[in-house]
Amino acid sequence: MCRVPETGERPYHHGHLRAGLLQAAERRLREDGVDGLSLRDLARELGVSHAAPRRHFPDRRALLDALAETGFARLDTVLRAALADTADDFAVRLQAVATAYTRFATENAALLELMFRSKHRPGGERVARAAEGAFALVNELIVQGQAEGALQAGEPEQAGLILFATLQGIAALVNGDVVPPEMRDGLVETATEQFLRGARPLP
Amino acid sequence: MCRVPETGERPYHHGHLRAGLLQAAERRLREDGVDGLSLRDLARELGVSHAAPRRHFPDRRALLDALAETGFARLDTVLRAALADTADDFAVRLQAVATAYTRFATENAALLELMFRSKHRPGGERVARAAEGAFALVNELIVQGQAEGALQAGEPEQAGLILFATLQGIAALVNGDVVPPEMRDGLVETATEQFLRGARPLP
DNA sequence: ACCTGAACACCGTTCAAGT
DNA sequence: ACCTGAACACCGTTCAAGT
Repeated sequence: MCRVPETGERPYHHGHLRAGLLQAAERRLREDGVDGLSLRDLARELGVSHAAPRRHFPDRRALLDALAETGFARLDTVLRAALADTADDFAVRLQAVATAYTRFATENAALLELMFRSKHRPGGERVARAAEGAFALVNELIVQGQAEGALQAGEPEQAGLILFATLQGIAALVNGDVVPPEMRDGLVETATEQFLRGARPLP
Repeated sequence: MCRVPETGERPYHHGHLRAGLLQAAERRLREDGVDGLSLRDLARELGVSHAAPRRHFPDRRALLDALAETGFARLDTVLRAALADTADDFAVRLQAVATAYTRFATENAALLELMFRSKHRPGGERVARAAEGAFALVNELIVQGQAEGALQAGEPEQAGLILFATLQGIAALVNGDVVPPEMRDGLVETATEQFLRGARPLP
């Protein structure tokens, strides 16, 4: 039951400051990158004193960690949604997840960087836990592929990691302008096909 | 014929300021990342006023660009050295370059990030040109592979890009602590083998 | 419980002036 | 040609005080 303030009104208690900070921060992250994200600037934008954010985020890192955490949650949602739309065939499912991941990684470049950077920082346990969900999903998929005989049996980790690395790398090349964005989906498709050819059981 | 100042002496003209800045900056970059690199701090370390660096680098970006440029030059040297030590066999040469690149990328994580970030910035033409050398080397190698019949004929770009992406991704996973460093060389080896199996001509 | 305002120690950048 | 010193507009962080 939070009262939304009228336009122009500026109550002493903001009421939505935490949520407002996260929302504004995410936009800034997308528009100007991590370096362009300043706490004082966000506070100004929300019409609040520069010290106010401290109640909700003890320091700048805490805000960035919170962004990373919600980033992983959103990634998880995106990947599961992509899987929900496909048939049972392993190759099709793999393509769907691979494409969805790489899209997310290129459409949220700064956020993705933040996600992987925050994951293994001291105090980044919450972010790490949020990351596990997305990783688990990929591993499940690899196990399914092995069960269907589309992949060599064995620990799924190495195979899964290499595929993951390739997608991450394609995203990095697109984000670094080494490769034009239009090539993204095509590269992912070829990479996935080559992965399937390379990782299938020997005849 | 630059006179090296005695210890404790602090002449008005530093004499090696540009080189000193680059050297100190590279160490800082390695130890504290890009965010830990401050011009004022470097100036202090070199015993010079905070405005002195401006003579050699108009702003912070210019210093970072210079670092990126020398980074590409060093990468090029590393890769050519790795090739010079191998036999003629394509698979062996590919392994050598792949391993050398990924090592460089993990041992110079912050520098590599800078290299790819600076490459496509307005004014980053010099950096981009420095990058071409390293890319050309990989492409030459792919062309050799096609000539030897180890790879499918066709434009080398797509095949080369996917391999490059995989290596970049493996480095990113190691740098992001998703994968322990000890797994690096093993992953690169497996990835290269799978790439060769996946990209060789169909029987 | 939540926010303000002043204060502190840092930045990068600019520019007249020094050697 | 190269460097200094003061100045400006920004940071993040801290803390007593306000509502």
